[in-house]
Amino acid sequence: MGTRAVTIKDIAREAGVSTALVSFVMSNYASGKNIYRVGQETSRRVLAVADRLNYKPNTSARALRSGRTNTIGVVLSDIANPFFAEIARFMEDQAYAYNYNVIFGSSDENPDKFRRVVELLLNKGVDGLILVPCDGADGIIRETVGAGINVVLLDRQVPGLDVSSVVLDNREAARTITRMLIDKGAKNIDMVSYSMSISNTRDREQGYVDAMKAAGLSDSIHIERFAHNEYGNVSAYLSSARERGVDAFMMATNTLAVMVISEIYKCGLSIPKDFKAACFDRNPLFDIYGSGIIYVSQPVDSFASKAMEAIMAHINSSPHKKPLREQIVLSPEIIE
Amino acid sequence: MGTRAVTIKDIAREAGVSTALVSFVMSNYASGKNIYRVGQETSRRVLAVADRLNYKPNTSARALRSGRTNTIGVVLSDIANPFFAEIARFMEDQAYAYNYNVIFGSSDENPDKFRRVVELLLNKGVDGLILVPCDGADGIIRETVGAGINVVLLDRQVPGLDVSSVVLDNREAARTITRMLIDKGAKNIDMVSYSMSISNTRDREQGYVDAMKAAGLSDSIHIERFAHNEYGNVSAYLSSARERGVDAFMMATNTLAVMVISEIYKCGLSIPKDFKAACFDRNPLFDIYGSGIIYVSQPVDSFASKAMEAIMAHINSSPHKKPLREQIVLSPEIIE
DNA sequence: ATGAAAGCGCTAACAC
DNA sequence: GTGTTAGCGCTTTCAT
Repeated sequence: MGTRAVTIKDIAREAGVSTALVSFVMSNYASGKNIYRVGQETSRRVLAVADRLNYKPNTSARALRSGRTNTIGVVLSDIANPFFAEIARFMEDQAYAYNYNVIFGSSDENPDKFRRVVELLLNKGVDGLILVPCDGADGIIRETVGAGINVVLLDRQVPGLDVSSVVLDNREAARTITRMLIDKGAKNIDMVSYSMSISNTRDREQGYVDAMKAAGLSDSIHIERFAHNEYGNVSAYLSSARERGVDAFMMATNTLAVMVISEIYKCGLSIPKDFKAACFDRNPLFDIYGSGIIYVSQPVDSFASKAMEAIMAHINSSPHKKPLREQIVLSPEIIE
Repeated sequence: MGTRAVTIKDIAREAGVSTALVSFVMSNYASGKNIYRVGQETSRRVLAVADRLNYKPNTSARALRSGRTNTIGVVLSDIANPFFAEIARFMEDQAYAYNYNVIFGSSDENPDKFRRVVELLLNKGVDGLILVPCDGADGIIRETVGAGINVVLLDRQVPGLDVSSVVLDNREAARTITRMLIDKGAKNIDMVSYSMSISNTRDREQGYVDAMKAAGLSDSIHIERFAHNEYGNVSAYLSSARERGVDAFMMATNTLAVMVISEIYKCGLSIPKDFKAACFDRNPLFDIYGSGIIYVSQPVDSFASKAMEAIMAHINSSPHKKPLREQIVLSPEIIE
């Protein structure tokens, strides 16, 4: 808009060289490697002119010609969810450091929307995809990987699918915090989880079961599963839990934790007086009760940087070599 | 990647027409208006072939040629902030409805970063920008608007700059909740705010002052201002407030509210027993105290849809006409 | 060390 | 109603 943008043609004319030369100088300059054709003197001159004219390369033209957009697409569950919002934030900066950009999309845990978003991003010509798989997204992910697209899975895995991924050691984390509840004297611990089938919640449930079994509490294992975004019957659930003599809750996600804890306080009960509690992810809410809630602090920054690193490795690996696959498992930090 | 993508050339060959024809059919089809050249029969045939070949238009080529990217850039304060994350989420969907995409960037309330992000988005060739101005961003915004870029301001305004904007009636909202605190018997209300100079916090402070003056409480007006992301001395502040006999807090943002409330509870005090409180934006935390906190619920969805609507109006307005300017002021909803 | 030239896939004048 | 054509700005092969 406004006045016509400056192109390499303008620079070429102004500097008395060919457009090809300018192009070379620019890309070498960007990639930091000065090794390549072009004499010192000319290079300097071109750069000076570009700077003076305030040259900004045209992304579309570059993308069209080179087939690369320097953009990676990220499909999250829901960018309004604090956990993912934070990841998004770190990714933004990470990408910038690689001279890349990120475009986000939310699947809303809906496989149809997931597919739509992936296709949208692919149309945009992203160089790679970082995906948080939702329940039912196996098909589209498989297709995408099959089509040779660079894919890195985040936060969750797809069983039976050989793709790079960055996940937390969810089972271990869940086992640890459940164990801690037990050590604090809890005997009748309920786990609150989701009914959807995604690897991380499944692993967390498994960890809970591990810990309960190991402590000889197999009989009081109880996993209550809620549908995503449908927490209508929490109060009914809490009543039933009280009847069953539950003395602690282990919640698979922060959202679930907030939901259950709210309900507990609504009933005039409190933590840790009436119930012990453990969950995943920090919440500002926990500051207020100086005590009682054990939580798993996920290394959000590592999630972002490792995923970014992985997708970059994919993009820069020779397309002839067997595509690389790496499983990165991050360690949780437990906060009491 | 993978196999070569299908182009309009392929379709043209297959359907026995020219590439131009295909291009027309595609764009008309996309824009919904069938009025334009092209016969029914041919159109149908082309569409059929495109569908069979699973044609996906190349965004870069289209953008390069047409100069439009069907992408709008959004610069938020911080996408990890729940208020903005939610707006981002709504915008995503809104944009999709217009057949547009959004790319986000966070300024982190830093004018240098703001400028960098704006330039990045402009380089990407966005058709318009929705901006949440941060303190010190006036210059770059002025330049951008001056360059003829479509800009809509969100959540905050830039004094003296004639640009379209979508904001809340912050002053009125602040006045109302302050008044409510007074009605509940508070006499010594502190306002907790930010030291940075952005229109919405300034307006909220003004509303607080309005209400205090109107109630004859001018003498106890006290605005405590924190630097963004520097809440080190909250506990010192709380002590001083107690010494001054403060009986209620009015907080300019949710972040500030969480911070102050946490501190209150850490001191063994509580709301509404020891202090009354009011703030902006909802927080899951408030569910837990069934009472006491008055807050302004901002219509996040309207923010998103109105801003989107406005930027679309800009984009689609003839470039010859005087650029349109509209100030949209949304009404708050007060929740007790 | 440098330049010429051929497009990438698409759109929009301009013919017919 | 349909086709021809000339690029958009850039990268990259091939000459020189």
